[in-house]
Amino acid sequence: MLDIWTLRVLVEVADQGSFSGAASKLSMTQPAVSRQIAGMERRVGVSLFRRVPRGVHLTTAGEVAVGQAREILARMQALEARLGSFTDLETGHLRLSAFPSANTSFMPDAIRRMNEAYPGVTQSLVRIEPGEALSAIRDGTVDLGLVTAWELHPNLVAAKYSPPAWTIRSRPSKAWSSFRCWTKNCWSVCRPGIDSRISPGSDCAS
Amino acid sequence: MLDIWTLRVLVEVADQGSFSGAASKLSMTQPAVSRQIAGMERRVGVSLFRRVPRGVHLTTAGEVAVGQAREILARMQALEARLGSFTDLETGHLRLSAFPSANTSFMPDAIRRMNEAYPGVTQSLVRIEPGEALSAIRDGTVDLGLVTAWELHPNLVAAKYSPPAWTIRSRPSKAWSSFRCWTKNCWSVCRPGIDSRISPGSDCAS
DNA sequence: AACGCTTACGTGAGTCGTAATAATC
DNA sequence: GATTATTACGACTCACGTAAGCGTT
Repeated sequence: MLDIWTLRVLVEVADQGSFSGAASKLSMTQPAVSRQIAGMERRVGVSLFRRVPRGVHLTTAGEVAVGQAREILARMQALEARLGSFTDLETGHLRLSAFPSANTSFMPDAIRRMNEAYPGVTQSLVRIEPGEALSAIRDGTVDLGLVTAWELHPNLVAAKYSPPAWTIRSRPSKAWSSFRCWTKNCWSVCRPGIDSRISPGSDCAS
Repeated sequence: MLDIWTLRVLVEVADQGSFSGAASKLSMTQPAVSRQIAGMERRVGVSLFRRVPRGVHLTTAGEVAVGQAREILARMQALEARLGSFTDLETGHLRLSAFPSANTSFMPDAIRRMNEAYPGVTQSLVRIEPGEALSAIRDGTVDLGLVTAWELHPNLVAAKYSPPAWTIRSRPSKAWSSFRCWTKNCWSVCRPGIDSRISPGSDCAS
């Protein structure tokens, strides 16, 4: 059985036309993409890309694979969205945390928008020591936190310099289910079940 | 992004109605299945199964998930089959190996059927030391080998006692792309690209 | 020299199996 | 007591990032 993440890498390489471009988009390194594609080609026994001087080109088998991969990825996203709709935000309490400067900039507006969207949900702003936000989410101390890009992943700091910079990395770790870009340096990380119901405001780059 | 293997476990649990039953079918242990489902429930934030005394029952969210998972799995299988058709067995050479008793029982008939199906492909029977078959396939020394169940995976020995015993385990390791049951104790393991083009004869249980 | 893909190697995350525990019939 | 799900723990596999190598423009 092939892997979903492998398909994600496959279509990104096809879209970008090069391994390095796809790596940048996916917040990975070139060698990682190279290995992913090489591994998939070895498993299916067919060459999917023809390596050309300026990047890669799809082979006939690659065209077929990319087409089917797009459908599978779309269905997987639909499944996740459908399951996400089962978690009700009708009532309950949400524990938020943010780093100091975000507490005075993004947080007030985000809380205001949340109150409008989900009137039944109360929030509390939890104070978290710097560098402890991710572990607090993993441990269940808070439900959603705003963290700096470097705190989320060192690689994002490097990735942000090459446009398009603030794409959502599609392969979250087991510890958090999803994260989302507010600005180049400010990302939101959610506990499973919350996901992307709290979106950045219009004043954030997207 | 959810994992394909997780979906495979999900539908198997739904079909069997219990974690232990699914574990047996998938050649896994009970705790492994339990962790897989628990992890998926944590990621999507919804409970997929209701634990009842005699096993588990699907929740409403679980019903939706299983339905979509079936479609995704079917499309993934279709993709692999489609890509497999690109590897031509029109010409070439196939290096086979088997353990001693299989050399005199299954192999002669299998080679005869291969000659009929793929007249352009020549074969050679490679002598492999006992216990070296899997590593030989991984290293590329041979293309297809018949191995004993215990050699393939210790767990299969335990699994074979509970019918239906000889189902194809759907989660091959990175080293080999697929394997297939000929009898309870005899399995074929293929190098990537060959896959299941060489099928067991009618004299084998299936 | 610059750009892009590949390979080698050490490291960290994730999953498995075994064993022990709890709960239900 | 038998069956089933969960938790703890050690071991192993896999994928990543860093660094070095190779070919093309």
